[in-house]
Amino acid sequence: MNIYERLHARFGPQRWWPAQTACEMIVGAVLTQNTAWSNVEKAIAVLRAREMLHLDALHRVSMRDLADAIRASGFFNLKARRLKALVDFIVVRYGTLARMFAQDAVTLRAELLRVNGIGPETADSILLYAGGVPIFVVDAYTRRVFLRHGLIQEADDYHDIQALFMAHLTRDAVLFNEYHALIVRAAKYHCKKTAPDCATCPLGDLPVWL
DNA sequence: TGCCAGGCCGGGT
DNA sequence: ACCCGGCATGGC
Repeated sequence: MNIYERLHARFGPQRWWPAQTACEMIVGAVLTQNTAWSNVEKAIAVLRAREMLHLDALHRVSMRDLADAIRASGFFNLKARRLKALVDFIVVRYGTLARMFAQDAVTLRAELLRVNGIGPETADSILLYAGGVPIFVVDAYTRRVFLRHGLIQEADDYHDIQALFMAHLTRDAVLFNEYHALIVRAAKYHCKKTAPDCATCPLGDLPVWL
């Protein structure tokens, strides 16, 4: 059994991203930057209650009202600007999310990375979880877990790690989706809370690739 | 009570 | 090319 199969056997399908719409997913991707998901949920609940969970609403709302709505997610002034920058880009360049995702993925990724506040993880999360593009998302958990298991090096950057996964896995958006979600699931709730000493590591003692 | 959370940017060496 | 401070709330 490879790592993915072990994680899947242990934790089952995760069904990420936890969002009802593509717009909500994109909002979550920005708000969760270096932030606990529980705080992001509160901010999204406020946005929903204020009927701001739509591209056009987010496009029109003032920076101050947006910052006020997302207060609970932390860094709210910064994130209001970043969210605005992203929404403005989408509305101006493509009009709708469906039209945006019709764009070639390589081109779109480069465009997203040019938006202020959108880095590799946020861009890839949007591509994979909102767009269904088969690209592997790397985050702090992925890095920590695979470093600990000796599968990557300290010096490896985001794209090194991403390239490693993508070189060993089938290019499948459903697989990448589940795999990333399982890594987060295992790191957050198993390694950290249930078994902080890693006594019953879900990856097993001898990790096997693919 | 302090530490941390699903990053990213900008300014300094 | 690195390195680092800043950004801020809520949960444990």
